[in-house]
Formats: sequence, structure tokens, C-alpha cells
Amino acid sequence: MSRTRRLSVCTLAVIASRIRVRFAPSPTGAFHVGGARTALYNWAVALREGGDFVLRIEDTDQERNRPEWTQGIVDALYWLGLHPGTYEGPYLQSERADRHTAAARRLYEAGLAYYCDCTREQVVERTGNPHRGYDGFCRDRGLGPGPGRALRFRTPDQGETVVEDVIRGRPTFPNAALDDFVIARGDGSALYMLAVVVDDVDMGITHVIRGEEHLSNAPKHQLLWQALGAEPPVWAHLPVLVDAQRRKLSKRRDKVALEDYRDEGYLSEAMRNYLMLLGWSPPGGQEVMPWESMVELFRLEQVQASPAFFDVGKLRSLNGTYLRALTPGEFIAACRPWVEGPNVRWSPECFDLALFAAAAPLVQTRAAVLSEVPPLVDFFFLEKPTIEEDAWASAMRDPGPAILAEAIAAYDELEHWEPQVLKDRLAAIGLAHDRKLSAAQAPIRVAVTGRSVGLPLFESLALLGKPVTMQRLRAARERLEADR
RNA sequence: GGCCCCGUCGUCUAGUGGACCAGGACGCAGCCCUCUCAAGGCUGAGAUCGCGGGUUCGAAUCCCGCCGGGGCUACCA
Repeated sequence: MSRTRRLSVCTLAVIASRIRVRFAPSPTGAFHVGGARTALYNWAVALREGGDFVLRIEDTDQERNRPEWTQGIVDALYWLGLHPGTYEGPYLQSERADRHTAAARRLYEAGLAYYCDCTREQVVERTGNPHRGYDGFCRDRGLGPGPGRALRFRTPDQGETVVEDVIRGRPTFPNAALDDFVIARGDGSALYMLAVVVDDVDMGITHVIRGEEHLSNAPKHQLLWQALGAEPPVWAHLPVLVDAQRRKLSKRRDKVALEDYRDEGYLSEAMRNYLMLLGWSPPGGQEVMPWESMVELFRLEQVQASPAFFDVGKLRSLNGTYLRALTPGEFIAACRPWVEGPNVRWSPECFDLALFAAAAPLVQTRAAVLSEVPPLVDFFFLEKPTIEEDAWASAMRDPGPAILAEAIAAYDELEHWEPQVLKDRLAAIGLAHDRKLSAAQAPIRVAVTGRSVGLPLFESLALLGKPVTMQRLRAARERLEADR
């Protein structure tokens, strides 16, 4: 389909006095990254066009624990930067049941809907095909309301329904393929199909921006909008998010909860930037940019129509970029929950914020995610370093023990405990063993930090201080002797 | 079965008939820098634009057919 046939949001904005978008998640579990993207796109449109953003919780599934999940959604949006007060709501769909049933009654009274007492089994028996849908059996039976009687919307037999979609052009549905769908249950309560439309109409929504899974329902929604006497909104059906197997992201299989990413140390700014990029790319090719710039550049009609893979690798890279862009002070502040929180592996009284702050610049280029920070600095705050045995084994081969012993002797008499001095001494020792510094530093690094990779060694030793360093070097020598 | 949507490097994408033997980013490989690892710099590999026909002097871009993936087809949302 050609993009030239797409309608511009701006064009239509002239028709509607003020743009009103809505984000309408159903509280059926942890807040999903896909939902986050939908919310962000809605928000970007509202911000750019100076419109309103409405939050509505689709909670007509009465089983759920509403207050908790609703709070989870509000919190997730808050983390993304959508703060209460800057949007309308949250409205609870369940609290609007009267409006829904009133609309159902109006539709019935206008002859646009009819009552039906068919069971599913009866329908299947008549059509002979379980996938065939409803056959219109009760259309002209003139049934009135009654217990167990569902209300069905009378869809047109002829013609077609065109959904003007900003992203997809003009999906066109033959009306004959649309069944007379149920809009109210036997007990009178409205179904989602009716409730969304009633709410959207009532709330004056001008742009419905939601997931692609709703596209097939859009013609039914549109028919309902018209039946209710309202001008249908501008539609925009966003591509779904898929996993590596190109399957729709699933709560069971995939890591989709926004809070999981937050708890792993992804910055909300990075997440927001990444999510915006899933299905849209700013003109000019620049991908990393502040939210304000994205909002300015964002165009709904430029959104890709094909499914997008949620690539954690790219998210991670983006997060690293954001981490590195932080000022030292901001970086330290961002790290604090990870180094001072209740889950740290060292005893809290051993933590030294000044020491961490001094090491932070060394950490900043080495962490892509905040959860990677503690392992980089743990040797500063642990009573003794956790030795990785593989690292120990390879570092303590052949000249390792000799280098360690000579370093102890050389470092012991040092008066100036500074990186350059520490480095020069070790380089000289390495030279005597025909080893480059890159090899000579290994036994010292493992002895002091427990690992073969990490922060720059001599800066680390300088920050750790002479007494602790010497103590660890000696402890390593003792272990070597004991192992022998 | 019916209806609808989608299909450019592994991934996210640029691309709206000629400047595209297809550009960027992530990832990958190599080099430089270097006390390890990162970060940074440079270089490179990687896409017969799902397939097949057309239209055109010329097609990733227009038309037709097909294939593949997905969604809807609930008295779920």
C-alpha cells in the first residue's frame, strides 16, 4: 500500500478542534513493554499537537485486583515520565457500566441491535462450522430483552467499512464478512466491544492509537461509533512487538515487564528512547536524542507497519550511551540504590560513599546497565575479595608467584602510594621476568580484586590504600604457600 | 474456511520511479589506543530489497499472481 494515500495527523487535526488521545490498558498483569511503547506514542502525539492524554483502565474483567494493577500502571507511566496531573484519569471502565448499558438500550430501541437466545452449540450445529461465526438466526425474530438473551449489533449486509488508518492506509472490510457480534451479555452487562466505543465517544477521543491486534475489530468499532451518532476517530494501529522467533511478545516466554528492566538498572530515558525507535526512526538518522527532540520530530504517519523485534542488546547499548552521558554527579546518584541498597553483597557499614565517588569515573565507561556496577567495585567494600578460581589459576601460573612476591617487597617500602609509582614498580618487576605489564599485572589484580578483569588496576590500588592492598597481597602469598 | 495486516543486511531501520552495484544504528570481525576490561578512533564482512511475472529507457519503489508470517473470526480484553 502506498504511503501517499495515508492521511496526515495534522490535516485531520484541523477538523477536530483539539486532539484527544487515550491509553487504555487492561490490568491483566505486570506492565508490558509493548504497552509502554503504545503509551509513549500516544503521549508524543498529544504533546506535539498540544492535545490531551487520557488514561483509562479497561477493567471490565471483574476477577482482577483492580487497585493494585491500576497502581502498577500509574507507577510504570510515572517512571516513563508521564506524571499524574499531566494527563486525564485514570478512569475505570468498570465504573462506567451504566453508560454502557444505556448505550446498549439506545441501540436496541433504535433497531440497530437485537436480542438473541442462541447458544454457541446451536449456532455451530446450524452452520456446521465452528469458525463460521454467527448466522443471524435471531435477526428478525423480534425477541425482547430477557434473562439469558444477548444483545447483538446488526451489521450491514452490503457495502464495506473503510478504516482510515494513519499507519496502514485504508484497510477495507466487506460488511458481509462482519458477523452480528454481541455487545451485551445475557445479564445485561456490556462487552468490551461496546464499552471501548462508548467510552471513547464519551471522552471525545479523536485519535485511537493502539496495537495491531485491534485492527480486525476496528471496522466493528467504527460501525458502533456511527451507530452511536458520532464521527469515527482517526485510527492508528501500531505494529506488534515480537521476540527472536518472531512471535508476539508473551508474558510467559519473554521478559516483558517494564519493572524488570527498571530493576536491572536501565534508565527510563534510555528505555523511552529505545521504545520510540521500535517502529519509528527520526529523520536524519540520529537515534539517540532527548525526549523533547523526539516529540518534536515524531510523526505518527511515519511509523513502520511491520512487526518489530524487541532487541535487548540494542537497548543495553543505548543504556550504556545514556549512562556515559551522565555527569559524574548524576552517575553517582544513579548508582546509589545499587551500592547502598538492601541487596548489596558487602556489609553496609563497610560502604564508603567517598571512595565509591572517587572510583565512579572508572566505573562509568564499564557499565552498560546499573546492575553491573556492584561487581566492578565490590573489592573496595568486601572484607576480602571473592576470588574467582579460574582467574586465580591462570594468573598464578609460572612467574605469577614470583612477581607477586617481588611486588610485595617493592610496594612495602613505597612512600608515595600513587598509581604511576605502583605501575612503574610493577613494570620493572615484569621486565625482569620478561613479561609485559599486561601480563605482570594479572597476579596482582587477582590477589586484590579477585578477578582477571575490572577497573584500571593501579588507580584501584591507590584508592584502596596501602594497608588493605598489602594485606591482600600477603594473603595471596600465604594461600600460594598453603596450596604448595 | 472467511476477512484483514505484514515481508529491505542477524536485528531496528533509511528509502515515495533515475544521484542505490541500497545508507545509518546495534551486533559481529580486524586494527589503533592501552595495566586487564571497557570507552573512544579507524577499517571490514554482512541484503540477488519474500518469490514469479508484468509496466517503464529505467523498479526496493507502480500493477498482477503466488509464498511465508501474524491478527481477528468469544455472552475475553
